[in-house]
Amino acid sequence: MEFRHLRYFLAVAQELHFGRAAQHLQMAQPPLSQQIKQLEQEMGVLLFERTRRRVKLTTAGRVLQTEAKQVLAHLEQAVLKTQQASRGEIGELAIAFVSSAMYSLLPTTLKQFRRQYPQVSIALHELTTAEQIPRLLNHRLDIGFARPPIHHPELISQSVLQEPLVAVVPAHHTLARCDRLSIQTLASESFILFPRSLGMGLYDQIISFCRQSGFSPQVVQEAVQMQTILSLVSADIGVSIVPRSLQHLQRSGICFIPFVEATPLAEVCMIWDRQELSSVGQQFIASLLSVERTSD
Amino acid sequence: MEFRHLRYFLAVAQELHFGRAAQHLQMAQPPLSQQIKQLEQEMGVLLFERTRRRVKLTTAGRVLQTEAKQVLAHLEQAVLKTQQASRGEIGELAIAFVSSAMYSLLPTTLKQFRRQYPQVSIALHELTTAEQIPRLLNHRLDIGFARPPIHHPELISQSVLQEPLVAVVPAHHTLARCDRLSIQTLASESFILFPRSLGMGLYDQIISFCRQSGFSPQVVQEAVQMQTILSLVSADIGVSIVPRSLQHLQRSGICFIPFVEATPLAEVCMIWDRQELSSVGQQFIASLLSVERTSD
DNA sequence: TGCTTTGATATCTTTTAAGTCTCAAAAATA
DNA sequence: TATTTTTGAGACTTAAAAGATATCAAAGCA
Repeated sequence: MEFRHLRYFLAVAQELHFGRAAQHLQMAQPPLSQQIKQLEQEMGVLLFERTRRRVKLTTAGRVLQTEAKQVLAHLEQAVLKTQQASRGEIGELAIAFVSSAMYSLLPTTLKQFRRQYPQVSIALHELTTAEQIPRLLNHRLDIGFARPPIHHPELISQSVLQEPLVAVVPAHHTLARCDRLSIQTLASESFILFPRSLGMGLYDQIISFCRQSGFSPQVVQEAVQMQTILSLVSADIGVSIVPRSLQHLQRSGICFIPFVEATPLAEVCMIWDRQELSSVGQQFIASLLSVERTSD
Repeated sequence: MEFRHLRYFLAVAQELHFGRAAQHLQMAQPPLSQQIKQLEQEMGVLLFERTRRRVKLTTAGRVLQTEAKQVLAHLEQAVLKTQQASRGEIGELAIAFVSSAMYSLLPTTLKQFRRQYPQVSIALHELTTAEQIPRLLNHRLDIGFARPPIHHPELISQSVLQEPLVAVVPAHHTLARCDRLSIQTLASESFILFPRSLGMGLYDQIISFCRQSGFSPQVVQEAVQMQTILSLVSADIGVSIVPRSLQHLQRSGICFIPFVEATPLAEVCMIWDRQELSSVGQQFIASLLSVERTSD
């Protein structure tokens, strides 16, 4: 049995007239009669009661009429869904980000993408750069947002955000009132930083920024999450240097202060598998790139 | 697009190998490749990613795989349902009965039919013989149970129950203690009967039964429903003569007493349209006829 | 490098769906 | 009652397209 049979059957069932049904189907009447007969034979069911003058649906025919309509509608839906999937309009997307990357670009992008593709369900994971790489290769992640350096032949990475570094000091620190300050001012302060193993790129940028001004920061405390670093600063444990977008986190007890000097630029890269990106993923990237122009 | 395309697609999607899929489908590999390509073209969607060495489903392909399975299952269900309907295993049945017919044969038949064809939904209507006829001709009823005489060229009627008449008297009536009584005993009693218009056959049988013993019953009250007649008897308004099966109604305050004489037999006929009976209806009749042998 | 595997291409064959002509029966009309 | 019209089915032909065979090109493997 083929879809054709159902389409033909429905036409005849609606018209109750082989000639007119054939016209609707843009075909001649005899082949239509044949196909219907073939359908009846294959199902082993009489679908029409043909008096030589009039065509009538049997009970079974009436059942098939409603069922066949449903099946054809179901098929149409299936095709539509597949086409949507191929255009990346439905599906799942697994996205990961390092904790410091989620405070500027990502929220805007997600909001726009959600509006544009409401049928795509997004799973967000907060993961370090080192955790993201194997998952991207595994295809357990579609797209990652991480800090460079990322060098892997199978992965493409594209810088999506460069931002200056700013100082974070406790709110009642003497420097807290400055509008801007020099890096040298921090030479004798206690520093809170993340472990180097967690993000060599950014870590080294911060250290070398200090070195340029002739001092090595004295790290009194390490913390994995940016959130934790800020908490420790607000608890007066020390000061820190962080990417500027962290100030989107409205935290009390701390002040973000830009530097007088030009700072190294902290970068966030979007990373994905060179050959394995789903169409949903491609749509996401397109969506992000369109946001990027309009954001800081 | 035809079912063929979906079947072929599913085979390839499962095997991820055109050659093996073709083997499973009992066909050569090249036409399979062609059909898949045709499907992709028609849908405008790439379903497989073919590196020259390996076949892989695309995201859209994965969507179509689950959808196509569902559609094919749906089709199979549709065919099954249609076949069941043609065998009369599913469907609707509209059955009517006169009030006096539902106390012996019908309950048993319904119970058995329900067990045998649980997917047939039965609509029961309590209607007089006169009400049943036009509805049977209209096809708003499939089968009726009524009292003869029924003479209509388009309807077939078959007697399904003959039963003797019995007397009904109030429980504290002097006759209530008799095991059996003669019709003559009732000559001077007040009678409760249904209007002649409602059932000439049975009415005339009762009247002529009395006449045979030389009296005309004195009807003091008429009632349409058998139920009502029994209520009036129990309220001491009078006595009545009813088909024996009425005693299946366990009513307090009344006694059913058989007659010494041979009584006319009250008949119930099953009636249906000569040419319009659905297969469900045919199954019902078959079911009833098989019960009839084993019932009183 | 040769050998095997694998999907695609080109070409031919077979199947079958669709078209044409026609008929037979039933209903409508004269 | 005879005649015309309507309607689905049958016989036969045509055209499309599904499928088979042989072959190829690329990729992986020994």
